[in-house]
Amino acid sequence: MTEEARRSPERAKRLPRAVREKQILDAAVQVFSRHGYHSASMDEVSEVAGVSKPMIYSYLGAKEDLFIHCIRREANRLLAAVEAGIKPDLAPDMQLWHGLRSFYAFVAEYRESWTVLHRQAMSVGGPFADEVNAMRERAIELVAALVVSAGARRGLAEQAESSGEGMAAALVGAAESLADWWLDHSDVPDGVLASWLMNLVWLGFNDLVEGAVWKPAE
Amino acid sequence: MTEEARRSPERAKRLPRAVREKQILDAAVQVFSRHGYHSASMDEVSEVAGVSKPMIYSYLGAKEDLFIHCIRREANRLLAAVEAGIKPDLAPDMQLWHGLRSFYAFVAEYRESWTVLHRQAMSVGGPFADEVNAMRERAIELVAALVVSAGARRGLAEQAESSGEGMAAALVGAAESLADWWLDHSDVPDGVLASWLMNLVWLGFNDLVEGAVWKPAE
DNA sequence: CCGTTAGGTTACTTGCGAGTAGGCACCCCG
DNA sequence: CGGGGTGCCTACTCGCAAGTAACCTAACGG
Repeated sequence: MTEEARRSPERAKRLPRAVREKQILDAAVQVFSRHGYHSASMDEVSEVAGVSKPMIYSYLGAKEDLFIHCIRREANRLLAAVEAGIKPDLAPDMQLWHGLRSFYAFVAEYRESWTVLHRQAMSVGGPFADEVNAMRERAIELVAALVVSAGARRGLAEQAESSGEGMAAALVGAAESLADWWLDHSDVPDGVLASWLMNLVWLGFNDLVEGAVWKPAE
Repeated sequence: MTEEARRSPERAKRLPRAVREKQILDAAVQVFSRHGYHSASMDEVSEVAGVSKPMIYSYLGAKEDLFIHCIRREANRLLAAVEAGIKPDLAPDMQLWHGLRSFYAFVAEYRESWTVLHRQAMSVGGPFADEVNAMRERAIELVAALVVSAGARRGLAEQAESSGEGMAAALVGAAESLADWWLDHSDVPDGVLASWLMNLVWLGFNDLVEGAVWKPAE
């Protein structure tokens, strides 16, 4: 009996397709992030989206398609956020610093996006993992380019290139895993994570135990 | 009609329970590592194990129990391997070095164990992730102790402790992710991975671009 | 004011896979 | 030579969730 909800119990209002698609994707990300691909049910997605199941099939296709859509959208968001944070004319360490800050800011704000990308998509083989790996490769390249250019600047191009990709992978992995660790230790503020990593990968333990500390240039 | 396989088409030979349990666990690790928890079917496990489904239920319980058994066995194997590689009376960097080598050696030899632990168990919430996290915590503590003790040795106990766990998490994460990356770039020999990481976390980019290189003492 | 289409739904079919009931066969021990 | 226990299997039940058929209705153009 309130004023609204007067016709049939609850039939969704008519909305343009683009809006519904967004709602559905949002719901899907949420559900997939909670249960993972296989345990997530289309029924739950439809419920959370506030829309009935056939709409999903009609707009975004089968479960697989839906999941791919999620991954792609979130991966692009994430990379866009990181790239937007980087100022290409700064010194290498400052670039890295800004990239990391953007990354953790993103994870903090879009926790579910991150969960879907990192925890869920990886565990389902096939096309999904490929999709995520493509994103990671882009991230690794970003970092590798940074390493190599920093090395080249001082005449170490060759050596930097040979191990550059591997190190970049390790660094990206460290960042990812720290983000993951963070999900279970949320009391640490997000700026701190980035500086831990900077201290770790820029200075290294050897310098750290000597009392050295990395800080962003003013 | 060869000599064997003479009675009914193919009925498994009678074997003691302990042996069958091992076979089943081996098969389960293999299947879970390929498909992940949810997609793996008990039928496939039973087929790979060369044993029929009810045996699994009777020996190792339901699917969940089976998976837990796998995780626990593999986690213990892994940690045992790493701990066995560490010589506690060496310098911190050498301890780390040996630990990393053991770790990558393990991953190389028991690829499927690693996949189950890292890629699969994490993505299924609840009791499984807890199990794996318990293992990771042990690993992190191992490393954190190393960091802290290295710091304490030079009077930096306080600072090392505050960030020690986070850094250890990052380092463990870097090692894990590099292992993961390795699964898709298997052409790199395993010793190299460990030295990349040593260079990264012990020296840091700042030293590396100056041309510094970390090498194991003699 | 009527047809057509795009937004939306209910209620079904279907297949797959977890888990089980009930029974056969081998071997040891008396 | 029996029993009985332990290893092992065939052949089912049954529930859940993916995907679909068939239908309803608001709105807009002519």
